[in-house]
Amino acid sequence: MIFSESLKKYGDFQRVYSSGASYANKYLVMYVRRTDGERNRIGISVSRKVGNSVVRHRVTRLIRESYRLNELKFDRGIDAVVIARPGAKGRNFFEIESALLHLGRIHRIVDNSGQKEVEKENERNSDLSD
RNA sequence: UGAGCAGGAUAAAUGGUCGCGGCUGGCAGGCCGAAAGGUGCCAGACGAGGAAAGUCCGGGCUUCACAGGGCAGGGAUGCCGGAUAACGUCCGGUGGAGGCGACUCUAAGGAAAGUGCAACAGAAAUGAACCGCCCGCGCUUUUUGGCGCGGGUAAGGGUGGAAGGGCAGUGUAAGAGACUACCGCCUCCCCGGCAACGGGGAGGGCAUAUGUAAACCCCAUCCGAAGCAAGGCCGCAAAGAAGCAUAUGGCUGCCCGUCAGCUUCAGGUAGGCCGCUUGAACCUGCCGGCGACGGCAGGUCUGGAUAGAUGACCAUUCACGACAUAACCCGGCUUAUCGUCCUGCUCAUGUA
Repeated sequence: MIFSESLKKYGDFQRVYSSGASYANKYLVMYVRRTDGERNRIGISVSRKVGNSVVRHRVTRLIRESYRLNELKFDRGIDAVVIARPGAKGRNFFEIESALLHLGRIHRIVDNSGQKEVEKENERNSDLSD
């Protein structure tokens, strides 16, 4: 990923929990704490309540992939923790992806209109065609 | 063809586009760093399971403890022989139980060392007279009957999971291993087997006298503890020790001292590295063994993450995909599991 890495330290997680804002929907909970840096750090937490090891790995990968493919839509300078809720069990990629972007829009860290993305896409296509 | 028994294999496939992990090579020996090492880009091959699970046993490895021996206590195992590093595992046998059979199941030492427990029912549950049967005496009286007392009796009835060897006969007042045949049990002897045990013979009594030892217990054998968050190395910090210097600051104007200061040592926090994957390894062939397994030769390198990699999407096909993700490593056990395929065998039926 271009400007993102995973959140690793226990203390970093605690800092996001205590000082970050949180929103939730049916499948996910997201804590966000703004930093002054240029980089984003994303932590993913899936508890045993969600399912067994296979289910938890699957959910973790879907969340990570959802962020990776939509990285450019997010603002920079963010520490975020995404927590999977038991409802996330058995959901497919597109359901998890839309849940993640939904929470991003609530936090106002995602370009909400999608217009920019379309413009970027058009620019890219026009560049390729040239 | 149908029903069944035993063993084994496999665990959707192919292509495309993004992406992750360590490894190898390259980047006129990239970049950062004194070094250890870290890190960027490119290329390449590789990257979870049969149970990776439960963490129930057995080991390796690590640290701690420990002269040697005995007893007590605790735990585990429990027919015999073998395999193995070891095992509570596996293999081959023996006895018992089940099945027409292939075959399956079996914690299978000791209940004549002691203790405990055995509801209800039943006269009585461990050293048995309730009914009945038989004998004697007395009373009664139409009676070979009835009643009472004393005694004999475990054949019969009833209760129970179990009633003091079983069953048949002789015998007897009625009965009884009292005696006899067969079976059972116990002791001794012979034969076969390494053994468990099997076969045969002789003798003995049945007051040895039910079950339970996954009840205590007895006997035999074995057992130090904790675990990779083990443990080792490096090491910004804090507290610590020694030295240096009186050039600087504070106590204090000066000297000494002391706190700052500098150097070294020690220390070990944050963090990093090692342990960490070549191993009782796997594959093929030959040899030994009924087998578990062992030996020899050749070949292979096959995850090592650390907020934790092996994924996401698209397309096509099919039987439409179960259970379930390594966390130091091996050998087992147990449990979960959609299906598909293969091998050997048994029974029944049909055909020849």
